[in-house]
Amino acid sequence: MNITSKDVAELAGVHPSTVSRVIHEDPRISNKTRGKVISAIKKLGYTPNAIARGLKTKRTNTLGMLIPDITNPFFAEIARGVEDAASKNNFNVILCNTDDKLQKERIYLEILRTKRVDGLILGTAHLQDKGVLELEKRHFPFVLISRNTESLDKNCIAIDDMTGGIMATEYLIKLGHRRIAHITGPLKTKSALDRLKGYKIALAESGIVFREELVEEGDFRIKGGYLAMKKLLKLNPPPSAIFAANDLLALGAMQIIQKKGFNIPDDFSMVGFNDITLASLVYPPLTTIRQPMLEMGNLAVKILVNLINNQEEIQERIILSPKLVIRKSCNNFKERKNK
Amino acid sequence: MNITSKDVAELAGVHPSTVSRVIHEDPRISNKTRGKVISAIKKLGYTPNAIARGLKTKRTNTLGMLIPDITNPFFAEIARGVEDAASKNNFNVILCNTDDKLQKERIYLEILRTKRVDGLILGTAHLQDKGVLELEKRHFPFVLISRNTESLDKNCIAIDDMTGGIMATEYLIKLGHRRIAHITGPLKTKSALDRLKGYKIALAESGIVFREELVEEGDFRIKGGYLAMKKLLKLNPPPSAIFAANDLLALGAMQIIQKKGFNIPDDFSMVGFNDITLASLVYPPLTTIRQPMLEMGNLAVKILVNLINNQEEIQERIILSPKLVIRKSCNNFKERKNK
DNA sequence: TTGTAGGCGTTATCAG
DNA sequence: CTGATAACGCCTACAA
Repeated sequence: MNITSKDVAELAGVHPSTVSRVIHEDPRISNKTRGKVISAIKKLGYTPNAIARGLKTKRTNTLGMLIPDITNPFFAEIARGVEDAASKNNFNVILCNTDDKLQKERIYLEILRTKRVDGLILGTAHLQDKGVLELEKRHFPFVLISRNTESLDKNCIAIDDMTGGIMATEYLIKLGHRRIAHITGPLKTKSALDRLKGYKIALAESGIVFREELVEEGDFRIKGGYLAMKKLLKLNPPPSAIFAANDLLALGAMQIIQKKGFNIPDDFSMVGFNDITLASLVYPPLTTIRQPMLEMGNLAVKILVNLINNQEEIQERIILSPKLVIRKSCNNFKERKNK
Repeated sequence: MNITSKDVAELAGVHPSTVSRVIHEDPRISNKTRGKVISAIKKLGYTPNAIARGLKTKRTNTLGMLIPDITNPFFAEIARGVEDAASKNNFNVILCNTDDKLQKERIYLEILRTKRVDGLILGTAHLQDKGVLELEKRHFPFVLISRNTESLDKNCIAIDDMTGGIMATEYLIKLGHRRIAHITGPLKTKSALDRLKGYKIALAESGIVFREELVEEGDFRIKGGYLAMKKLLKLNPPPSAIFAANDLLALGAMQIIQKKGFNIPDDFSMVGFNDITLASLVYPPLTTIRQPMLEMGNLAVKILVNLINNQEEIQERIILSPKLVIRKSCNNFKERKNK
């Protein structure tokens, strides 16, 4: 049987409500009773029951976090940022891997609602889903992270994907590349769309005509980068540089490039996006567009906690700036010799 | 205001306990009332309150998971395995990053106890701590993952670290290496100690004398591998091969080796441990000892759920077998030319 | 400064 | 097959 505040009260010779007051550091309690209660608590090894408390206070101090996959270093870093900030604010985080599957998202959302989490961090795909839209209707506190959409543009924290796309492409153009390919993310996501938009804008600004054949849709994963690059390698002539919509795609692309015996950056220049830890560790270290993942996680929680505490809706929309991190995966354009 | 079973009952013209029965699919309920209740639930958008339920049933269907750092791919994969299995068994997982800090572990343990999680997955360091020992005394369900210790050897799931250490070292010996260095993990962890033991055994079995100078303690992180290798490079002669106690250490070591202009595997052969996804993506792809992380997470939850459901203590201790994954980071030993 | 009482939303048990 | 009742453990007016 578990020890309750009643047991403590009995041992201390006071009323349970007094125990509650001691725990909540009610200043009115006399030092004498406080002492009695505290020693009783220690003697019994009493731990307050947050469930009972939550029933009364309607607060669980728990957040739900929906992300596609914690195994993806991008989301792992965000998750770390989220958990750190949550912890500092006295919240715990329930981890949910959705694999971007609508079905999973719905189920988790339902469970988390049942468990009465105080708020939600959403880094998952199907934001248009009625499940999410309903959250909004109910004024349930939630923050979108790195998955802002046109329709749901409040309480979101994201990076300026378009500018990031421009930066990556411009950098390659400055190195003299003209035949620049782009491996996109899934085009149902806004990030992927915006990075593609940036790519097009940068080309246009330099008077380079956009070519459909140089764009391949990927999946934000290594496999997709590999497959996309495989197709790009068959073009005649192939591109001299590639802007991949995230680092994993870039890694996949690099894999097949190296497997086919080509050299990076001599034969192909490569730019990624995100700057996951991995990016600096592969060979050659990957030039990429940096998103501050940890910080994004932190900020998301900050906004969310605010939302939870102050009922009024402060609709924040934070767009962070991307940064170009130059490493070793790009070179100046050189005319390709016949191989 | 939130909708309760009482509201549903009212609309359906039944008693709240009937609503509860419908939700729990009590077979005795008539189709007619079931229909009424279900439509009332839908009309009101009722979601049962798991907090209230938990108060009554003393079950939260929530697990706590303590790991050092979700940003570490090794633990990210374990976490994924844990969450998947938990989800399948109707449990949610609260993520806790401890950074292997005693203080953090204690705080989390305390909070999770307060929140009345049904069980705990512990992948964190200070298992000897009184907080953990108390769990045992209270017969609180928990499973140790990848952090078994001498004293706490029950309900743990781990890999055979010693055999892994032997395999790694033997492989290098078979390639002709004799001057083999070992970068260990933190020697307060059993894994690190066991891998070191394996290293020594393999050397002894081949009649190679163990040399203190060839062993450097690391921290299971990239930085530590880098620093340890830096020292090893100063030896005269330096080792021709390195067995690193985990992949991150190996990556750190590879970094400085390549930075100094040496080649892997020509100048140094390298074996890691774990086989994180990264291992196959770096250059050169890392030969390593594979632990089945996802599977370990799955198994841990399986044991834990069992422990939670069947009060009797079935003290399982699962030791999985490591596998050598050969990639491109090792070569046959060659006499080193003067550089 | 402390005790009393009622209720948070469920569910288990007993009736009927 | 369904209703009534009490209880889970805590918190918070209100009373004293």
